[in-house]
Amino acid sequence: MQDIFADLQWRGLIHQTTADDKLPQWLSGEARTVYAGFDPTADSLHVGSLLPLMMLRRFQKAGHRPIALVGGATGMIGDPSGKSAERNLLSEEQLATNIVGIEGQMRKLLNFDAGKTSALLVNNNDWMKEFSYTAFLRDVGKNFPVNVMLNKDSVKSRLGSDAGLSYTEFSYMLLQAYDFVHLNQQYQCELQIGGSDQWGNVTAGIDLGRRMLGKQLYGITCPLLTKSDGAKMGKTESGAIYLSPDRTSPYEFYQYWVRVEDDDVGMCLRFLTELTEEEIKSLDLARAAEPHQRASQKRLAEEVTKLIHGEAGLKSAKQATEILFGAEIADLSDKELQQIFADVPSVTLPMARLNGGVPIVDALVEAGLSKSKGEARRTVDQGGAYVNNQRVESVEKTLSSSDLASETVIVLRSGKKKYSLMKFSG
RNA sequence: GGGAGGGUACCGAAGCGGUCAAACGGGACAGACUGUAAAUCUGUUGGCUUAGCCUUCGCAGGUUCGAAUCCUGCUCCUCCCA
Repeated sequence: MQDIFADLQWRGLIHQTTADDKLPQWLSGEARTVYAGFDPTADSLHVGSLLPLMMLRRFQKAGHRPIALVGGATGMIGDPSGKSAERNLLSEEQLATNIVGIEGQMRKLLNFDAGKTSALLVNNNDWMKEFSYTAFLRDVGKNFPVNVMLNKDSVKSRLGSDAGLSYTEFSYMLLQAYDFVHLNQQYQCELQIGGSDQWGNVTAGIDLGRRMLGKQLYGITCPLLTKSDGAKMGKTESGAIYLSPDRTSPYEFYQYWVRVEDDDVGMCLRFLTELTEEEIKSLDLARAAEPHQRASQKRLAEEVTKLIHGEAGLKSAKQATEILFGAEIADLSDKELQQIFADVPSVTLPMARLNGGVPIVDALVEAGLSKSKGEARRTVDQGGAYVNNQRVESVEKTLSSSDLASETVIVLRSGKKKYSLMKFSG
């Protein structure tokens, strides 16, 4: 049994606990069962969910049993914590597909075949759907003093706002609290972990456990994954970074981590990787001494990509990175290019167009790199357009067969990081 | 129901008869510097067949040689009173 508490502590993963003095010993005594809840708002988890998921993984590796709870029931209601407005409700069908997608991702991080410490995946809708409303009010609702609920931050802030709070969202807390009780009865689960915004819900579950079962349950919250400027990690201008390769390709995923700011990368290494304290500290030193080497970012990207997309995903992401950020692209085969640029958007034009010569301005627009010809012209004028990683010098340039990087493909680029493939066929 | 103000480009916000494709700020894009970081600096930011042309200032009409600017109707929003 490893000392999970100390591990979490040096990583900075403990924000609050319900029993600071007891937990370290309690966790080192014997194998415990611990759970964390996940919201099935999309068919893929995003970077924000990575942190609690990694927490479960750490617990499992330390010899405890993790339960990942998918909120099929609570997802229908919507958690008011940290939300400024009432949420849109998800349909049952949507929830069902979302849960399937999320399950697959959890299997990559948690071991579901590890004997006593095998991970479990449960859906709270499985026990909530059989619960009658009156029975729920009698057995669970009875234990919730409304004056206590009104004192929760998540409720207070909403009551003060114009948006108000519906009875439905107000009841969210009861459902989540009951989850904990149910998991305790069913699986002897005694510890809930969650983000710091879940504190209110976690403690509600613990209170309910004491009232209904007379048992002592525990809770740990971890910090939220936010950047030094307060923004959430995992959000880009073009949307969230997802764990599903269909939504966010391994290359994009890898690139996101490579581009993490210096100020945030130390935290990411601690929160999201399983590197040891020594390794991380030496990376901290390296970063201070020779920041331009960006060893921390590279290591972070490698570790996290490997975890989510496996060795193969990491390999292709790194390969693409090497080529894309390297020198001129030439003398490659279609096959190689296809592989390297698997993630990059592409367009296909008839070969006849190429023989006639494609003006660079048109090419940029058709490849989706510029919104209009005017914008394309500007990009070229400003020196921001590249063909096969070689800067385009003039707006007059036309693409011809001599610009092909392989048999049928030309690699276009706008600015530093935006790529597109132009394929010619026929 | 009464009164007041307002809808301008991605967002905020000037302009109130011609010199308006429309100030300024933010954002975004590109460049320089760098380290695929941050900060900073520079340029660009309606479209096109680009010395020019076309379409834009809530919508529809009108006045005028000429309208984002004036008039009429409609519509939406904000505030104040009931």
